[in-house]
Amino acid sequence: LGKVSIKDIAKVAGVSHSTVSRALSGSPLVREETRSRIKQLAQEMGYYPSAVARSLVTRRTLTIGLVVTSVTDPFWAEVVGGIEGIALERGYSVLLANSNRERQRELAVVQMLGEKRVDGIIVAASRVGALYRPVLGELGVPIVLINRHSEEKEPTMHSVATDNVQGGYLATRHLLDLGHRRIGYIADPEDLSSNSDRLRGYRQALLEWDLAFNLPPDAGGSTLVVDGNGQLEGGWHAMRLLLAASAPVTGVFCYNDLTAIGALRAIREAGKKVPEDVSVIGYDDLAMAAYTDPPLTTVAQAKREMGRQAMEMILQLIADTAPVEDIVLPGQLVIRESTGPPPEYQII
Amino acid sequence: LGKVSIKDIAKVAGVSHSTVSRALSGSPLVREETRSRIKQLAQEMGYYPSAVARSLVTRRTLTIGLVVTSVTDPFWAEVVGGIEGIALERGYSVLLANSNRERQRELAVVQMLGEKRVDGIIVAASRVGALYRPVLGELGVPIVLINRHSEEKEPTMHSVATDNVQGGYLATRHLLDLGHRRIGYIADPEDLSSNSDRLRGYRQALLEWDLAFNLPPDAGGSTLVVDGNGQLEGGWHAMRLLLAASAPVTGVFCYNDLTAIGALRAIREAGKKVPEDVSVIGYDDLAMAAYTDPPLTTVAQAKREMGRQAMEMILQLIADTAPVEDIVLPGQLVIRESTGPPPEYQII
DNA sequence: TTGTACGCGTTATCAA
DNA sequence: TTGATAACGCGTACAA
Repeated sequence: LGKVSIKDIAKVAGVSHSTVSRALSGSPLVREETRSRIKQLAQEMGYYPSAVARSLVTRRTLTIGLVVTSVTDPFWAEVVGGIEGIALERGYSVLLANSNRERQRELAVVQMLGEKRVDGIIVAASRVGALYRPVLGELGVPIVLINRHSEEKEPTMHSVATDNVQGGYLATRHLLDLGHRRIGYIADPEDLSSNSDRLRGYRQALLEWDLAFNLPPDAGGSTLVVDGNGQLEGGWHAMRLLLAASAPVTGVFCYNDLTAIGALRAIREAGKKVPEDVSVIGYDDLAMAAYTDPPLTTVAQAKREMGRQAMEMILQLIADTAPVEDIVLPGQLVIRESTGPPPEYQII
Repeated sequence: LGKVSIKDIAKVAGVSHSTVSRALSGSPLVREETRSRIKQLAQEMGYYPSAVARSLVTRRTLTIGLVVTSVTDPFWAEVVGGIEGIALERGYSVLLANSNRERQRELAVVQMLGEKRVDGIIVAASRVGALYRPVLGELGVPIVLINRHSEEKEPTMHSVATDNVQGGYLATRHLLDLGHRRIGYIADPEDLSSNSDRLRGYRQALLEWDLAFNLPPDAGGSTLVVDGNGQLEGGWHAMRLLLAASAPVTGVFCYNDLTAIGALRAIREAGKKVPEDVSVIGYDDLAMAAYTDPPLTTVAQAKREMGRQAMEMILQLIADTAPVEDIVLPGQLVIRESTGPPPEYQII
């Protein structure tokens, strides 16, 4: 591996190494005959050009850094798939950098990406540490955030996202339209922006109907918004709390599908039925959502598409020919069977 | 970014660039005072060492290539998580390479990893193309295969796997012990080795009980082994076929949990109950397995652990101090509620 | 303890 | 159409 360089080829071919370089990179400044002879030779000698040497002089690595909090989350896995697809297609490689939600690691990760001289960075992470952001900015490479607004507008930061406010509104509105009036929300406190946006959409919908949310118990209400963790267990646990309330909800909007699936289990274990006793709606439209019992109503996000767009955007940013606009994709309500009218509306 | 090099620092500090190099890499051959002065300066000037320049001379990139067919599969996502964890911990980066099951891409991917001069390659893919393997070998870097035996023993190829034969046996044996005699297997034809190993374990268990499998219809039997695709839809579709048989199975062993979850849906849609009418057992023990209805009995694989071990193994191989042994982890039966005695054994 | 000089494998800029 | 020669940013023998 890498034991043979263009100089070696040059020696054998009886030409200078620059001629070899030109021949191999398809420059028109080589006689056709020498070109083919050299290419042939390169083949035989098992030559692999060294991207690292090339990068040193071209100052481009054709590599982008991909920061993700967890590939394990099916939502992000799908996004990563989209990114990777376009990357390979365009001759780019993807350097994976898992920050694992640990502050300490975030710095190490940015440091690493900087040293590796990536041409751009995509941050596919629900949470972008506060101290993290300035460091990212100083790297001076284009950055695309997925599903996060870059609140403070920095020149190198751009974003691809779905409209989480609209999505949250859509979900809640769906439950309201079915007749629900006590609607809960299971949040993901880990996730700053997409969670708060969905929550905002939820509130917005409730306000349209003059409904209160999250009244403190001493004000006669009970808690409607409960924290999960964006994963199965969190949804399960939060739903148990919701079910234990004195006046339980009839409908629940969950931060994401994993949370919703956790909630489904809690409801099942409490001996209640979905959607007869309580309606559940998720977010993401994972493949799994069509396979739960009952199939999950949810707000679909174009996961792969977001990944693709983010990668295309990074390439645009790197090319730096035209200004690029942030992208906001709409969410879409997918009605399956986990939502229905509340008990009091049902014909008995 | 990268606008400042050690030469720049050297100029400002009034020393040679080699002194700067030494100071920054913590060589003892520098006076304490100059070292700290240089470090200070580097900090202020926003210096980031260039990994690409360094790699050119050290001939190591501290990067490993990770070939995966689909990050989207939760099983592999988990494995990747394990790999990434150890990698970061040991100062290594991971270059992602999705072959997407397309033969054409596999070559492009290997080519890319070669040019990027990765120090090693981990193949976390169910299918390793035949023509793929020799190319990988020629790269001359250590290679670790996950969940695949390297049939033809090549010097640079090693593997970390679970014992799929044992796992398949465990699953089938569990159903047999419960009293099942007509047991189906939903396969994954995409996946050569792990699928055929699990199938072998299945057959082995059946043979112990003198049971036939997959009798051709004209021989009086019906099909017990049906192809899925390792994903939800495949399991669903295959289960429908199984249910439509004249003498349907009472128990099904599925290639993996996704397949099993697909099967659960098909059974539910057919108006049958799990496990009263038919028992279902999966493979992998995904987080999701505890959240299905009913919770899924399955054969657990130490997913993250496999990833970690593979990464450790690659590091050992790179260090090349001691010979390394292939690793085979045992599968473990996790009994939940999707398996029970067959209908004829049940108290009515 | 520090500096000089060279090499890592390419691309790029001149001349020839 | 080709060949010297100089970068690119860093590590490291060797000399001082």
